[in-house]
Amino acid sequence: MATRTLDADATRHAILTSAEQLFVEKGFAAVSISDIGRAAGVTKSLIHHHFGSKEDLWGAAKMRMMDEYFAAQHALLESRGGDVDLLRESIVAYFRFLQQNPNVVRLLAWLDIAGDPIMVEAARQVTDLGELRIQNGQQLGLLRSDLEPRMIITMFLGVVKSWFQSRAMCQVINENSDDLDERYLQTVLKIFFEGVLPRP
Amino acid sequence: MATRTLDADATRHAILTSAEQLFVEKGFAAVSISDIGRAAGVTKSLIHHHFGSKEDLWGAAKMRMMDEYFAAQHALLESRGGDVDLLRESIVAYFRFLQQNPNVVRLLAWLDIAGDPIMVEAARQVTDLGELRIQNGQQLGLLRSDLEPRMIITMFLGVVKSWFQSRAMCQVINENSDDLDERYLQTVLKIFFEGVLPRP
DNA sequence: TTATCGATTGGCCGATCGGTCAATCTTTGA
DNA sequence: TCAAAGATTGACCGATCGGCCAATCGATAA
Repeated sequence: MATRTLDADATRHAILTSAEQLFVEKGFAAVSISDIGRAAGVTKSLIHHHFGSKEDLWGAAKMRMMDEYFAAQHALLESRGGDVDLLRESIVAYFRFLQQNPNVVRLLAWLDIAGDPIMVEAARQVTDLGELRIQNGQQLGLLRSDLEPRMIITMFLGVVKSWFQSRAMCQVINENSDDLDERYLQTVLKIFFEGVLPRP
Repeated sequence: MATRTLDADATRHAILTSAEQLFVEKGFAAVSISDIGRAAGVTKSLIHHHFGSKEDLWGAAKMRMMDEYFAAQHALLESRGGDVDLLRESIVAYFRFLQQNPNVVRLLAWLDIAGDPIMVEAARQVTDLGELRIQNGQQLGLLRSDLEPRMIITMFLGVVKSWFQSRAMCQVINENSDDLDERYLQTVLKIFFEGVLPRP
């Protein structure tokens, strides 16, 4: 029988959700346990009871967001093949994922700025797999062979991530058009695959 | 005659320098006035005396770093011409500037994450000027005409900025080679100008 | 029914926060 | 020479921080 007034799992879930939102919005140092308790509707003592210290709570919140992130990325790279279309689809899929998960975008920004190595291991797996795919495409003559696969991946990840991390500012500069995301994505795809120079 | 034991300008300079370093390193919320005072060798009362509130000090520190940033960027774009070489040289120059000014890299990250519009006006000037240059190159047939100049600039800025903001993590993944900067820059230049596809 | 265990609360702790204020010290101009 | 102005200090303020603890509350098994 489900408990009515006391539900530890629901409480933990509420705390984690509020912690996630506040941490990615304002950063670890700018959020207090009281803030999170107020947002979740619980006492700060209860937060310590369920999650321990503030750092532990931040770690738990990061874990939950990263699980979501890597589940999406793993499903993305599970599609087989190593041709050009896969590379293009990977970029688009990564773009869509960050577009629909602004909290992930901000989490990545906080991890970068803090030098947090929490997702290095998992990122290495993705990088290694992508490297194999690109090498395959290079051997088939579908991709230039004078480019380092890891650098291609780094550039493609950075070009997508940086867009969403500074999009708010770009929107101001570009007078707040509503289709900036699509125009940026199309520009990136064109440049990434064909360059800015006219084809001879 | 120069003052010996009391030098307000030198004190302000020392406070600003310590504030800059700590703020870009740990972020505004994670640094206290006492921390800055300890690093600068002064009392926190003296900091309030010279700079007012903590937000005022952060604003002054941002201003001093941004002046440096825009002086460099202005000098960069002052070189005349609108051809392909200028675009390439602009990318390299921006890359070198961020490479030699890690504090600026971190400042840009904090501004992005806080949505701080402090440099929007100045950034717009740079963007507008670059847009004219690229349009010129397009009319001369030196650059593809089916790309939006502003989006080209945004992508080029993001691809450089994101590298230095996540370079520490990339170094771990790539086993800490010492020439990663150069290898990334060369990859970016190749891809940016010629794309990842083999030229027909 | 009752004993037990986890969930939850409010109160409390020492430390530190940003900020203020009066007093002291140093420099400088009349 | 001396008073005014500015630089600098240490003490102090209320608020809030992360964290701890005893007591209460609710659900459940014996």
